[in-house]
Amino acid sequence: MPELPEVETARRGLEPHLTGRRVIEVRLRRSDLRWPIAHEVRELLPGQRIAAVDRRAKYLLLATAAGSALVHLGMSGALRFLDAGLKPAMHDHYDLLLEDGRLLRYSDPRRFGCLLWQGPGTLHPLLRRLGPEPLGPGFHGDHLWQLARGRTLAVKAFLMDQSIVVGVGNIYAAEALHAAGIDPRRSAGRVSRARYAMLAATVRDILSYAIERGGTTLRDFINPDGQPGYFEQELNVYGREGQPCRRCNARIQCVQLGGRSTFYCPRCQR
DNA sequence: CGACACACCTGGATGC
DNA sequence: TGCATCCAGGTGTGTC
Repeated sequence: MPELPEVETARRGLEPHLTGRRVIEVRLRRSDLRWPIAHEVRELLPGQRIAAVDRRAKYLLLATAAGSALVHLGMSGALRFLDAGLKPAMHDHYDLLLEDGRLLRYSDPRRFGCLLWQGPGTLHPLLRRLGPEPLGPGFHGDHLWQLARGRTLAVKAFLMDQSIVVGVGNIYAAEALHAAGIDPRRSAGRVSRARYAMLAATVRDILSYAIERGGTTLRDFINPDGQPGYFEQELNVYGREGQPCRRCNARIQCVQLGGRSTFYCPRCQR
């Protein structure tokens, strides 16, 4: 469910409440998320002070002296701050109790998320093959263009490959390609260097703006303070099949690409 | 290595 | 109202 703007929104919501706070207890109700919850979370996290709340790609990292808890929200995961003592509901899989009497509660109906552990000075295997952050200095048009040489897969699938660039999921890939005027079905290797420069810029701009707006709430995304995001009001193609393109008035189309619904404008995306 | 299908899981919307 | 079907923001794994 969450792409980079939603995870970053979650991070910003967590940061002021978690930084410098001690975790006094970890309560696990069910451990069978995408992978079993790492035993270190139960064994090492209690008693630790959270030094920082970081994000890498779509992972949140709660950093402590003993290591970092690594949280992925999957498709339907959400973290919320609640008063300790509030009864958990069916899909509330774990709580971190904090020294200030509140708790951080993780809810995830589909259980595609995970809670893993990264030892001090190590890099978790899941973080090893990730591409650059789209809002960082290592991401630019020539990076995309270089990696796309000879690739035949659709440029949209290429853009969603987390080893190319992280954080771009199904919504923002469609939006960025529309803003750049690129047909999502075009082979990655057949997009020009100049158009990759445009695409890198639209990815950066759209992700930044979506973060400003608090992310996109389609169904159930909420930030840790319980607020929804407002970017869905700005979507130009995602979920708009049959509606007029805001730029050229042609009807937005939907096709399947790499197994994902892909929205685009057949007139202004080439 | 690259491309692709499939898997994981639940709930909500839709259609009959 | 009930039930079947399809779809959903992610991503690792297996196969060719």
